[in-house]
Amino acid sequence: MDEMNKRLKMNSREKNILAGTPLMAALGKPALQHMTEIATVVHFEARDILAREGDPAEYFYCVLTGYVRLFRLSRDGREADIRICGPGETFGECLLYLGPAYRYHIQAAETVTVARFELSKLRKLADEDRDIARFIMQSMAAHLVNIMDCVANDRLQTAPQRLAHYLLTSCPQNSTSASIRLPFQKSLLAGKLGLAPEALSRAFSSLKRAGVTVRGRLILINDVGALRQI
Amino acid sequence: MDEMNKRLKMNSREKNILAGTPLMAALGKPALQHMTEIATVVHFEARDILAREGDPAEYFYCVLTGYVRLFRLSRDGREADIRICGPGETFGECLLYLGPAYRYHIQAAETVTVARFELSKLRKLADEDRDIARFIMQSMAAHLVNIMDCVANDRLQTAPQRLAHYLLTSCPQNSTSASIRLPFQKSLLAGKLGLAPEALSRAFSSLKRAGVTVRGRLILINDVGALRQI
DNA sequence: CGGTGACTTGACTACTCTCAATTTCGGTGG
DNA sequence: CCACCGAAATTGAGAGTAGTCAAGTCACCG
Repeated sequence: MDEMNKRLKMNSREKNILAGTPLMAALGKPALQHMTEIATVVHFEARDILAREGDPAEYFYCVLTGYVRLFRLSRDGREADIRICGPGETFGECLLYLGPAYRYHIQAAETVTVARFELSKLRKLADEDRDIARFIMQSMAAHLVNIMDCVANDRLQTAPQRLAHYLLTSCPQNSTSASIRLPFQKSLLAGKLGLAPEALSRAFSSLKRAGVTVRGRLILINDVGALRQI
Repeated sequence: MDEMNKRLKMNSREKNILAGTPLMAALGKPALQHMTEIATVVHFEARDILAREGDPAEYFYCVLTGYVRLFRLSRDGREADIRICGPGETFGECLLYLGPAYRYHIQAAETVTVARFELSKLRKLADEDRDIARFIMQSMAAHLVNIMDCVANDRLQTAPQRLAHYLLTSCPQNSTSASIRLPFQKSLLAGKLGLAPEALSRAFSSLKRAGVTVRGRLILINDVGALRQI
């Protein structure tokens, strides 16, 4: 299926998205130039598989539009999401200096465009360009602390607490009330929080008493402070 | 309490331990030399706190002997282990290019000696020495895949499965039976697996039927293959 | 307006946590 | 060498949380 997607050099809109990602923004002009030179843009439809666990690791990715799921399969076919990557987020850094294979399945959660960088080329770039090496380090470090939070939250918090925590991180700071539009399907959010979709549903309804209203993807939060108490 | 522990330059035994860690072993002589020059050896007793979540991040660590716990506290005082670090393992890499504070509590699980590296000095070393930068990248990448496994396992596996998985990783490869000596207390293993001590106990007793015998810290595994089926 | 897929709700089950009571283990001192 | 102490580990009972399955409802899109 890979071959069926157009592979293109980046157009200017895509370059802008790439340059706008928080971590790449720290790159200087020349480093950014080098990165875009080895980038290829690829398009996928919902549910397309970008790679399987165990496949030889070829690419480092940056999501341009849409959301991508990294997940693991158990022997009995259940899925566990490890990370959900949105626009501007990268994954696959850890493969640069590590094992020869992907450690997880990669799937498009919806229509997505991604920028793709051959690991071998990127490895060479990182060796030559200190800025790029530093960029990779920073994004790995960021992923590391994120996923450490994830482990701690999984182990300490109940479903409503995890949801409340997610909603709070989506709120603008210092607001007493807020309205949020979920950027993806609820089933994807459920996976991100380590829950079955039904459990997410029940978590939402248990947050009603804390002044949280749900209408489709639109979430209304009356009292941000009350949410913090959960 | 920090000030009560002797701070010493490394002796040769400690240098050997440090040089023997899998990742540092990849360092060349000069790089290793630079690392030992900025290292300080510190000693802690069981339950000593090396740092608290939120403390300004000063050091990168390498455990020389004993085990160290990285954990998070919930508001109601429950603890969740994020990682258990044994001899030769490092932690704190992610703070090199990131936030100004520790993201977790650090505690000695028993009597430990650690080598400590000031982040600012190490940052400078990494900037100057490509080998050291690469060493840091590799260990971050290794931690990243480890903790991704941890998230997936937490979400996919039951307590007996997690325990079986741990025992299997402690077995020598390709053996049909094995005897393992746990390197630390069971309560620490419980935390590592994201379980309450009681749950670990029950997991052990549920593995009896798979031919696992427990005598103190000594674990006997009759049939490694049977354990894999769990 | 109809239909498909996403979401919600309910009933039930499985798993793990908590609390409390023993038992075992490991080390210390007599 | 043995007795004893305290910490660690085990076991039991009970409660809470989330997963599964099934049925029903809602939302979005043609």
